[in-house]
Amino acid sequence: MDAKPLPSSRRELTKTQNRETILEAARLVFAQIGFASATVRDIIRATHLASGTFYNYFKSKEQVYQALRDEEALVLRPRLRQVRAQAVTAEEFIAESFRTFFWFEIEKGGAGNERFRLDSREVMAGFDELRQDILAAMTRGLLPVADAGLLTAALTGLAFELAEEIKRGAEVEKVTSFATALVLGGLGGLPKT
Amino acid sequence: MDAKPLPSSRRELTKTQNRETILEAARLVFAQIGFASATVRDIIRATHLASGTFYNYFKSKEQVYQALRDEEALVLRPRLRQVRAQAVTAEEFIAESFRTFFWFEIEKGGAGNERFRLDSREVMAGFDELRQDILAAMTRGLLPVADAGLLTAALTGLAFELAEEIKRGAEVEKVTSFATALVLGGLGGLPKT
Amino acid sequence: MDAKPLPSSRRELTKTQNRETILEAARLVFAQIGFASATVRDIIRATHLASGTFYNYFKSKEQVYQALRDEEALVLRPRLRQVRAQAVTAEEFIAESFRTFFWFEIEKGGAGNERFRLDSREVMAGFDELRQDILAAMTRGLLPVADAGLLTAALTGLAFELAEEIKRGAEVEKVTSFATALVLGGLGGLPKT
Amino acid sequence: MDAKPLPSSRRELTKTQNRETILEAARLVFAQIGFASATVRDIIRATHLASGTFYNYFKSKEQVYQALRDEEALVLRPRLRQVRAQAVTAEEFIAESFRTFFWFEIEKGGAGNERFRLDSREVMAGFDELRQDILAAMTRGLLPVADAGLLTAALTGLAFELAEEIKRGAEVEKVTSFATALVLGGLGGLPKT
DNA sequence: TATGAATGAGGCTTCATTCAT
DNA sequence: AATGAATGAAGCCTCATTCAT
Repeated sequence: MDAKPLPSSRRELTKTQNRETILEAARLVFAQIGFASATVRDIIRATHLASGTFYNYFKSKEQVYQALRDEEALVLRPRLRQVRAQAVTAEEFIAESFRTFFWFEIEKGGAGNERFRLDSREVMAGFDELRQDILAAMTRGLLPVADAGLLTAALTGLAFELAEEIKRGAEVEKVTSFATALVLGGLGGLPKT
Repeated sequence: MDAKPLPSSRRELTKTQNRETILEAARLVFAQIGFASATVRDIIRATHLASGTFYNYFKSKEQVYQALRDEEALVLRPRLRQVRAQAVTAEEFIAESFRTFFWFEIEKGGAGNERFRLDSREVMAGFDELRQDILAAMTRGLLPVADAGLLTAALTGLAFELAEEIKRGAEVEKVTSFATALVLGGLGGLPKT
Repeated sequence: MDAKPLPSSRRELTKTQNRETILEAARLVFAQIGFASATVRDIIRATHLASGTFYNYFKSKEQVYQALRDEEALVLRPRLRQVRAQAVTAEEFIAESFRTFFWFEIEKGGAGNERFRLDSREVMAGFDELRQDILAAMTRGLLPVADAGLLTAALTGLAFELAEEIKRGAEVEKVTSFATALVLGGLGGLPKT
Repeated sequence: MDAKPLPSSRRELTKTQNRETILEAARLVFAQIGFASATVRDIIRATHLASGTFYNYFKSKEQVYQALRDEEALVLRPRLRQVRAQAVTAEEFIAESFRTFFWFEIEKGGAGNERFRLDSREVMAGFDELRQDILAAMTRGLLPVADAGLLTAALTGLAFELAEEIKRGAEVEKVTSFATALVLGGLGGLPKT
C-alpha cells in the first residue's frame, strides 16, 4: 500500500532527507519570489547543500516544481474527491469543497506570493477532476444541470480569489459561508455581513 | 481634442512608431512566456530594433509593463465605471460588468498565457474601483447589502477565470449569461445549457 | 598679436561659445570623476548641447583633454618660464617657481579630484622646460651644479604633493616658505612651524 | 607558523593558484592601462580563465585592487616602520626610508604607468604612519622640529617622483643619495653628479 | 551647424550545468 | 553520493559614434 518504501538504511535516509530539503527550499523560494524568477541557485542557497547535489535529485527547476505539484496534489486532490463524493446535498458539495480548499491553502503556509499562487492553480490539476465530479453530481441529481465547464471555471475562480482574501486575514468559515451562499442562491442569499 | 499632439515630423513619427513597436512586442512576449520569465532581450528580439534602442524608450522590462498596464487601464477602467454607474438594476450592474470585461479581454487579443493573465490582474487596478462601486450600489439599493470585499473578490475571480474559458473558445454572450445568472440567483437559476 | 582672431559674426560667436562650453564642462567632469572614468556622455550631459554637437568640435575625450592641457599650459608655462628667467638668486628661482605653481593650482579651481590632479602633471608638460631652465641656471651660476634630471623630478614631486596640502587648506605662503627652505637648506633650515 | 594553512589538496592548490593568477593579471593590467580605465574583462583576458571565474574570487575590480593594495602594504609598511624606528641619525631615517621604498617599487616590477602609480600612492596608506614616525623622530631629537604635515607631503612627493626616475633607469643608490642629500642639506649639499 | 534617435560593440554579472576530487 | 570551482552562454546596460532631419 505504501507508495514509497521507508528508507531502509542510513544512506537511504540521507537521500530522502536531501530530496525533502530541496523540495522544502523550493517551496519557500517559489512562494517568496515566484516560480518564474526563482533560479536553481536560489533554491540551493536556501539549502545547506552544494550546487552539484541538486542535480543528483532533479534535472531542473521545472522538475522540482513538478515534484512539488505532485506532492501537493497527492494531498489535496484525494481530499477534495472524497468530500465531493460523500456530499449528499448541493450545499455539502459546494461548502465542503471550498472549506477543504481554503484549509489546504492555509496549511500550505501563508507567504503566498501572487506569482506562485497563480501558477499554483496548476497545482490543483484537479480542474478536470472537479469537472468530472460536477458532471457526476448533476447526473445523480445533486446539482442542477448546467454547463459543467463554465461551472468548473466559476468555482475555481471563486476559490482562488477568495483564498487570497483568507490569506489577507479573512476567516475561513466566513468566506466559506459567503462563497457557498453565493453559489447556491446568488446575491440575494448572501449573509448580511 | 488630442491630449498629445500628433507627431509633427518624420522623426517624431518614427519615434512614436518605435515606442509602439516595443510595446506591441512586449505585449506579445509577456503573453507568450509570461512577464516574469520574459527578458528585455526577448522583447528586443521580437522587434527589428537594436538592443540599445529599447533603452531610449524604457528603463526596464518593468517600465514597459507599466506602460502596457496604464494603456489598458486607461481604456478598461473608465468603461467599467461607466456601465456600473449607469446600471439601474442589479442584473444590469452584473451583466454589463462581465460583458465589458470579457469583450475587452478579447479585444486585447493576446494568446493569454496564464502567468501574464495573473499579473495582468493588476491591470484591473480597478479592483478598488469595483469595491467602491459595489458599496455605492449597495447604498442606493441596487445590490443587497453584503460583505463588499468578499463580493469584489468573488466577481474578480469569476471574471478572470471565465475569461479564460472565452479565450478557449466559449462565446461571450453565453458566458456572460452564465456568470450573471450564477451571481444573481445561484446554481438554481443557471441556464439549462 | 592675438593668437586667435576675435569672433567676427554671430555664428562665429556661437561656435566659440560652444567650444568653451564643452571645455568647461570637461574640466568640471574630469575634476569630479577623473579623466579615465569620464565618458563623452558625461561631458555632454554637463552641457546643454546635443551629443552630436560634441563631435563638431572634438573627435574624442582625449582631444578635449589635449585642448584643456594646451589651454592651461598656455597660461602656466609662460608664467613659470618668466619667473625663472628673471630670478637673480637661487632663492628667487625656487620660491617664485613654487609660488607661481601653487597660485595657479588654486586659480584652476579647487575641486581637484586626485585622479585628475595626477594626470594633470602632464598638464605641466613643462617638465622639460623646467629641466632646461635648471640647466641654464646651473650654467649661469644661479644654482649649484647637480643632476638636473633628478632635481627636476624632485621639484616636481614636491610641487605636486605640496599643492595637495594647499588644496586641503594650507596657506600658500607658508607652504612656499617651507618648500623653498627645504630645497635651499634642507631639514636644518626649515621654519620652526 | 603560517597564518593560512597551506593548500591541502590538489583542488585547494588550484584555487590558490587561480587567485594568484588573477591578482597577477590585475597588477599587470593596472600598471599598463591604469586602474581607472582597466575593466574586469581586461583582467580576465590577461589570464587563461573564464569570465565567470573572476567572480568566484572577487566581486569587482575594486576588490582586486584592495587585495593588491593590502598585499603590498602588508609588505612595505612594516619594512618602512622598522627602518625608521631603528634609525639613530637623521641621515639614516631619511636615507633608509627612501632606499626601502625605491627597492620595493623595483621589486613590484610593474612597468608603472603613471595613473596606477598615483592611485597606488594609497598603497602608502602609510602616509599617516610616516607622519607619526616623523613626529616621534622630532620628539626624540632625531629630526629638527618643523611642520610634520608638510614634511610628510614633501617626502612623499619626492619619493614617488624620484621612483619614476628609477623606473626610467636611474640607479637606486644614486637617487637615494641625491634625495637624502637634498633633504638633509638642500641644494648646496647635492652630490656634484 | 545643431540635433538626438539608432546602432551594435562591449562592459558587467549571474546563471545552469559539468566534472574532478 | 556530495562537493564546489570552472565554465561560457546569456542577460543587463551604457557607451561612442553616426546620420537623417
